[in-house]
Amino acid sequence: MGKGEETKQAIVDEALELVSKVGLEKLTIGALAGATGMSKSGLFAHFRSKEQLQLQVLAEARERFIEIVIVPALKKPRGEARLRAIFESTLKRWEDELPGGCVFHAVSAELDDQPGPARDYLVETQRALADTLRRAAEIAIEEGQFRKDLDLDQFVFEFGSITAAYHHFGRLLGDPAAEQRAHNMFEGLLARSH
Amino acid sequence: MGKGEETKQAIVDEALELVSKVGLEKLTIGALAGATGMSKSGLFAHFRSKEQLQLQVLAEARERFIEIVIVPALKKPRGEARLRAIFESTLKRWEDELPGGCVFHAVSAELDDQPGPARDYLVETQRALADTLRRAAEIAIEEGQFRKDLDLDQFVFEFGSITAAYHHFGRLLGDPAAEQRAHNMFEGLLARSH
DNA sequence: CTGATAATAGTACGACCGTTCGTGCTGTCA
DNA sequence: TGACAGCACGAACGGTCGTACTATTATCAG
Repeated sequence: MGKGEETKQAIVDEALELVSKVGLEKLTIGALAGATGMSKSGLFAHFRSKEQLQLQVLAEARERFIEIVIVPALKKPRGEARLRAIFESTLKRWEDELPGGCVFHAVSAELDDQPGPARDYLVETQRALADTLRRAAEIAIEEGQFRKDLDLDQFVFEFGSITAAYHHFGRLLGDPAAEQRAHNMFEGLLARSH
Repeated sequence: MGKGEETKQAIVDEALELVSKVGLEKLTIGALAGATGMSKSGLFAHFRSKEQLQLQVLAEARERFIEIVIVPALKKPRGEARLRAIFESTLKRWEDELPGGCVFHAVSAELDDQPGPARDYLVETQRALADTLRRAAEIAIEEGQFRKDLDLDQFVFEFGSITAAYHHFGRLLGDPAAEQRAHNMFEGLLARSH
């Protein structure tokens, strides 16, 4: 990796941290330059547009999520154990990876009514995650752990609702019991899927 | 209502619509002036600061939520019927009230890591809503509709998770089945509370 | 070591930000 | 009629935004 790529990676890392704290809109070239100790123009040259920078940040977040949550889960046994691994590491490792918590939840509200490449990329990422969950649940059916008539899409919806609520209650309202609540809810979801 | 109050109300109405679409950060004095056909300075004079404008918008949202969701529900019988009324009108009436959907979900992500009066007010509003839900569920226990050992805080958490997921899946991912999923989930929550 | 090239800095730009100020309407009341 | 308050206006402020150009410095193959 040449010097340029190295610097670019460092910028994106810093940017991701900023985004998780202040959101995509307030990720500013000037602020990012200050945080990295670079000049605005020197930093800007790596991306050529703010939109490109935003996309790179989202791509980095996606990569990290796969690395932190998905890859370790794939080493677990197929089915329920894998689902449980995804859930647990999403809550514990992924939400703590960045200072502002799950970056996808942080940006999804500000992109949901603002068409463009950034929104498209986020939606595609979320859909891919939903597919992964769906497939994992399907496997759990094949393995005989989940009942055969389980509604897979409903399962994915309810799974997603838990992490959304965890982010909302834990981060905005500061409820220290949010993690326990989310855990309870997930166990209930699993029990109903048997 | 004097001319001033009338104009101010019209501005706040317009601002609320803007916020639900673009978020609190992008609610700009200039854009709002354009949308209302006023000059920046004339509009600004009504609030004296942007922070005040934001607070007025949040207050308006809170008032409308009470008017649209809470007040009608209070006319329903105590307990489960009331909870059902709150849920149904939150989904159908409240989410459709503004073009960008539930304004609380729209702004909570951008305020959760940004201390200040706006965040404080939002948190207080959400806590008040949570208390209302908690109380309604408590009544359902007293009425013998819910089981006596129901965990009230867990109930509120799960209730909130449904609307959060509805907003997320329906608005960002554009899932047309989100309403049905949310409905299913709510019925499940009620069934488990009996 | 040198010359090409990549990486960064410097400077400037037009647009828009929140905010202030002075001014001119318009209607009320003495 | 004259004084006055309420309301809205245009102009302008200092700042920051994203972005474009140009100059300087660092890197690295030959």
